Amino acid sequence: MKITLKDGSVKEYNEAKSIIDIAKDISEGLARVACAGEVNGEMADLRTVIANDCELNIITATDPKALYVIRHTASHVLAEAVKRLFPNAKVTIGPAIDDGFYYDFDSEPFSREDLDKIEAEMKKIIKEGHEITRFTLPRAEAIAFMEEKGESFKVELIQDLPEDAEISFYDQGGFVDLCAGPHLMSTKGVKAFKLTSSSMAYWRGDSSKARLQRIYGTAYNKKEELAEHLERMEDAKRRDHNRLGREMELFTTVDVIGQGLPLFTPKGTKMIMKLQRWIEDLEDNEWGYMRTRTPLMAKSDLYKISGHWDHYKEGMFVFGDEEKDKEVYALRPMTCPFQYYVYKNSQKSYRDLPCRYSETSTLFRNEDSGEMHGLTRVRQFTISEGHLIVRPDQMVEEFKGCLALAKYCLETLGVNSDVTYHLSKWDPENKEKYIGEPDVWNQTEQHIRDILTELGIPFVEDVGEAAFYGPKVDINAKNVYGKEDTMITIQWDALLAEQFDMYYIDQNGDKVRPYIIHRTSMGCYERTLAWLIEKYAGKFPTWLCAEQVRVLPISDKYEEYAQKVCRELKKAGIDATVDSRSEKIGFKIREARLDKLPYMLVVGQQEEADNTVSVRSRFAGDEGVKPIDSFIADITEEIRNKTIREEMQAEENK
RNA sequence: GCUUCCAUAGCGCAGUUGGUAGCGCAACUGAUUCGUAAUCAGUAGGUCGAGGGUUCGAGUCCCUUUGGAAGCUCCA
Repeated sequence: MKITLKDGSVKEYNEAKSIIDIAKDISEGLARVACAGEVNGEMADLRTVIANDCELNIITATDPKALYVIRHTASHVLAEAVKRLFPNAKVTIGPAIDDGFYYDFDSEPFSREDLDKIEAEMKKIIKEGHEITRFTLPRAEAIAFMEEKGESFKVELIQDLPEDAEISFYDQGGFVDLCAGPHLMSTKGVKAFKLTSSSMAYWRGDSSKARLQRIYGTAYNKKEELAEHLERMEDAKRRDHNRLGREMELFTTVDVIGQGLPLFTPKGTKMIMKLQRWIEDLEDNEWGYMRTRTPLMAKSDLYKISGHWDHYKEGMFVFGDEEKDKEVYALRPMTCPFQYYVYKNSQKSYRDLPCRYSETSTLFRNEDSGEMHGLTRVRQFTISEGHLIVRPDQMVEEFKGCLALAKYCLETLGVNSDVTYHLSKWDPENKEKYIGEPDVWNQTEQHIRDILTELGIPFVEDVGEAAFYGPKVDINAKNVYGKEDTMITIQWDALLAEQFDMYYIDQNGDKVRPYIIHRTSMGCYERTLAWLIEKYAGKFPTWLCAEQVRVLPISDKYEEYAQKVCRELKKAGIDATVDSRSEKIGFKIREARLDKLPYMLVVGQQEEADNTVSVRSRFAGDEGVKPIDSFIADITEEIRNKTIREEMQAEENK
């Protein structure tokens, strides 16, 4: 057989050979650093025996793909350590994940001290340097083997595999675990790891099943890489909006007001208002939207028509008791039906469509108490909501427009490169969660697929993520810890117009059902602000800053001039203040820097005499002396264009 | 909702085996009037998240409860 290696060279063998033996044949050194193989592009265990011609890439420890194998092996070492220290714990599953690995155990909860002990035991196991070997058993024998060991979760896993499957196990010095692999050749290969946390997880992610204890860890090829990773996590903590946003006094929460109900301070409010005014003007003046203003609550009847009462009642704040009260009201969890009735207010001609309605809409959702997080998961939020009532023939064009608007908003905020686009589809296996016919679902999904492809937007498809009335495009972003949240959603709805008996009159004088697009341009303001805090670590583009300029008089003598400068800035629509405390200039600059202000204007004798300001910015440090008018012209331009200036390096946290 | 961890002055923290409540920064007052990241001195501030229990005595031990963090599930 012929083995084609990565560099194009070809090795020929007369008999089948394992990847590790091929590596040894190439060089002993290569065999020592080999972690896995890639056979015709597929990850494979080093022990995999190759019998046919193929392309083989031997993955060494420095290859990023090797991390997956190192971490997977680390999770087995973790399992062995736990079994040694807690013999009653049962093992379940332990995969490698994006930035580490975890292993779920059926056990008593682990404390941090437990984790430290487990970590020490793992180091011991690694030092012992057990060779890792692989063997397989027929299904029935595999079940018996795991039953004998009392590993009931493993038994369940094997039972789900096909009857004729050969079940693979890995043995590291006597500790045997059911596993598909791949793994390193020895526990010695795990050189740098750390257990980071423990938490609860459900068996197979199902809250009705057993509660397991999950231990998270991370592993790298080198100690330095691990240290870098831990440093990145520290940096993430510093950027965390829930911490930084409170520290910068953008928002706060109060126990007696309630969970998931943040209060915005004047500073945070100013930022949100800047976003809101931008979006409203943009939609109304440039994208043809009409603004609506509709009630924050309605009778339950409304939600019964929309289907939300059946599909979403648990998530709503409802007043009154359906049994006792004549009328039950609920705070709105969405804006859809309200805007439909705006549409229905008058009879529409095909010439009136599309009707693009938009509203800065406050919504209420009764999240479970454990779901709340900072500004990203709250019980009351305000969204740049909108519904487009369109003719079926306009649907594709309008859907494209919504995507283009969302993309424009993301680009303006400088975050478009940080998002992923998802086509969220229904789940044909779970029909009762959705309304409408399978054909309609498949067709609309194909339309959206075509639109995304045509716009050249890369996307992934997610089954079972659709709204109950239609498929959608979700635009997701990761937070500092790598967890994804939906920022923007654009939904295709060919069904709800029927429920609300919405129609327009076509050219022939007939009533026709319109289609509806549910969409947001910039998502909800709370979540967007959270995202911006983390993206910019609090150092926002000038146009978004609540305080854009601070005038710093050298001493009390120049306060009057400072006030005059400040008045002129404010007259030009710039958010400016004066720091008139009797402090040294160095101290004032320090504080302005810690407040992450974009511009500081130092004024003293010289500036007052010349009617100038001495400009110091977050972006370039000392920018020199400028006439007041020219500074105002420059910053006005920067604000108008929503320029994102590059930050100055270093000088942090002195 | 579930599991673990956490809660001490505005913020960040210390507080030994149970024995008088502490530090840094911020705040306030006074002095200082200063040229690009911290001027000096002084003052005030706490039912130790809340409720109950054990004890001669609880910030510390036990129970209940509220809030926060991470994770699971769910979602914008």
